[in-house]
Amino acid sequence: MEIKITLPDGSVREYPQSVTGMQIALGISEGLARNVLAAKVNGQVWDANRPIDHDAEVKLLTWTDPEGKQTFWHSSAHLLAEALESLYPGTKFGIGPAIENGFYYDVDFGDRTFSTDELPKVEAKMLELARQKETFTRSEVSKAEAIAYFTEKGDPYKLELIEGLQDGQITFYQQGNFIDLCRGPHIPDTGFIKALKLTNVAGAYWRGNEKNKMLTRLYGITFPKEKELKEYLTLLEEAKKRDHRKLGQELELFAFSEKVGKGLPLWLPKGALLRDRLEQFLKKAQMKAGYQPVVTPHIGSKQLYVTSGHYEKYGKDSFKPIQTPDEDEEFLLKPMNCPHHCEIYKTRPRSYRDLPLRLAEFGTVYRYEQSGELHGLTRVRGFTQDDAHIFCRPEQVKDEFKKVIDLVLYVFRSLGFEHYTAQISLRDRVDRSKYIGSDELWERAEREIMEAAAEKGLPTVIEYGEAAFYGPKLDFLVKDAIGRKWQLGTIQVDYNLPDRFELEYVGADNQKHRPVMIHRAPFGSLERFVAVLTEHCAGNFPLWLSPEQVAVLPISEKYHDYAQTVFAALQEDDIRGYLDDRDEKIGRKIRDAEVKKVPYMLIVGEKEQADGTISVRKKGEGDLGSMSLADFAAHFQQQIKAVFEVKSLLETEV
RNA sequence: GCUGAUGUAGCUCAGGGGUAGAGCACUUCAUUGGUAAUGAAGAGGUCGUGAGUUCAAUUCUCAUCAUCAGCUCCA
Repeated sequence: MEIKITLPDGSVREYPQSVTGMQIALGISEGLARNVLAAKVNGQVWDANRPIDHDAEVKLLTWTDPEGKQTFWHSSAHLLAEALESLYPGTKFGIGPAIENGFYYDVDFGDRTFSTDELPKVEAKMLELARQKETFTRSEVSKAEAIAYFTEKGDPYKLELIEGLQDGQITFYQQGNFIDLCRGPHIPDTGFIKALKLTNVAGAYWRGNEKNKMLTRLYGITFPKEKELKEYLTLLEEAKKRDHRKLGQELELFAFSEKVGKGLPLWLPKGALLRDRLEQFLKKAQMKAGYQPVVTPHIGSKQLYVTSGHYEKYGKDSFKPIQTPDEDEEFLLKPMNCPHHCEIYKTRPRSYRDLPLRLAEFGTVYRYEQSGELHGLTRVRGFTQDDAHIFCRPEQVKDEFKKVIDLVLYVFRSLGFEHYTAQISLRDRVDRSKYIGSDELWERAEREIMEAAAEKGLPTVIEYGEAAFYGPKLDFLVKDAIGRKWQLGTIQVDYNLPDRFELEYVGADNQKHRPVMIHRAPFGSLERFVAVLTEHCAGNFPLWLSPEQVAVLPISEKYHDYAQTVFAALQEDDIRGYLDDRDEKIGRKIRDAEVKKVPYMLIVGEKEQADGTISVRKKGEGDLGSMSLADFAAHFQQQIKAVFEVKSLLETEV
């Protein structure tokens, strides 16, 4: 019986009985066969060597396909395990998946500790094994066989994994002497792996549970070509230079002090200026969108948080209550603004005509984050939320939600965040114990968020278990320089706090009704937003933050007039800087003290005056040669384009 | 909080049981027609903090604090 294989271009090939992805590739070209890592068979990724015995749509996967990379890295994890087993017999293995960039394997070395110094040895062993071009062989085994194998091998983690698997769906993969429990798929043989780097060693709890044993996690990345590894490592180095903690120090945006306390940022003058501009920008936008500013104190009585439910949920892991001379009195540093805003809502009876009521506050809050969680400005213990709470009627929720989506997207677009993930964060599918409120209200809120996002045409991903304890969220995540994701903007629908605070409004029917609350923060927090913004704008901040951008230097007094002409012309292009008068003491002062900090130095003399150009030197890059003023202006604007965009947006009317 | 690593000048880092080192940055002076340079001089450190071992600790041991990577967490 012949089988028909349909390729992505629509062409159909016929084969007798069965065929593997690799054989199909060979039939197309040898070059393709050398690069084929796996095959997508009717949407499922298969080993390139696994026979296909039925009609199917097949796509051959190579390094350029995301699934190809994932297969490649997953196989690399097996290679790592093989190397570890060979170097450290008795090692027990957890899981070893591919990740966004590379792979890891969780292993248990028993009593010995593994140090980073040993990584080169493991890398060498991996390369040695890779060169042997060991084939990945798939075999289907029964549950009993699988248990027998790992019982004899003495690998408790694998046994635990097998427990959760169905008999008849268990497969082993073997390369060389190493056999692993694995669903697959894998690349044809280890020879495809030409370049590798073990990047990191860290601890990780078995199955991600804090109560389980901590295993050693080895991270690595592999490539089919040496050159790609080099490029990747260079990219990583470059990214590290954009780390906001490094730039924040260099640009004097913020600092930390052991004496003040960890996780408590000190904003330096330049950082405070940047923060202030962002605040003004958003305040204008919010004013237009019908928000009303409010201000509330930094502390609130403990009872406030008992009412909101926050005390029960977070009380024991928070900053301890503040005592007063009155023994029965306790205050908490506010960890969020919502309860205060609820009390503002309650200051007078509300009519349905008052709603939606949008109360906004740049509220500084304090949360006792676990010490290991603190991270530059992205995770701190004291931070300012660009918070607001919208109190509205149930039928207004979706509309208000959509308006907030517009605002968040406006902010992101204005500040140049083109790449973000919009994530709908819902309740855990199983464990509902960590949430307050009725299923009915939760389902309603979850549905409204999904509908609002869909109606806005916003592409979203859904994550279960990521909701706040009082309601589902729509979060906007942006990556930092090295690819870690951070939640910036957030919009949350909440039916629960209005209940707890017994918020009411009088409807058109003259009856009392309960409003719905929308919590929202487009930046998330000023701290985290500045951090991510810094990493995105990278080296451009100093230009933006200090107006001194170029220095114009005449070679001698004779060319001073021309230098002055150049200087004036540049200023018309909004390029500011210094004109160095080299024949006066003050000129030297400027050059010595200030010019060194300026990124561009423009030198004018006889030649330049003659052909109307300037000689340009750029700090760190050296001589850029001679160019016309117009060319320089274009180059300059290009270089600091992002900065100008941010700047003009923050300065223009919203 | 957990596992592992790190902490020496403003910054980046070297060193190592017995006067504390470099580069960049900083201060002063000189020099500068292709130039953010050059020359000279100078200032700057209880070697994160505390205890222990020792004749002697920045170095070894322990504790503690902070930072970094990852895990867990994130109202």
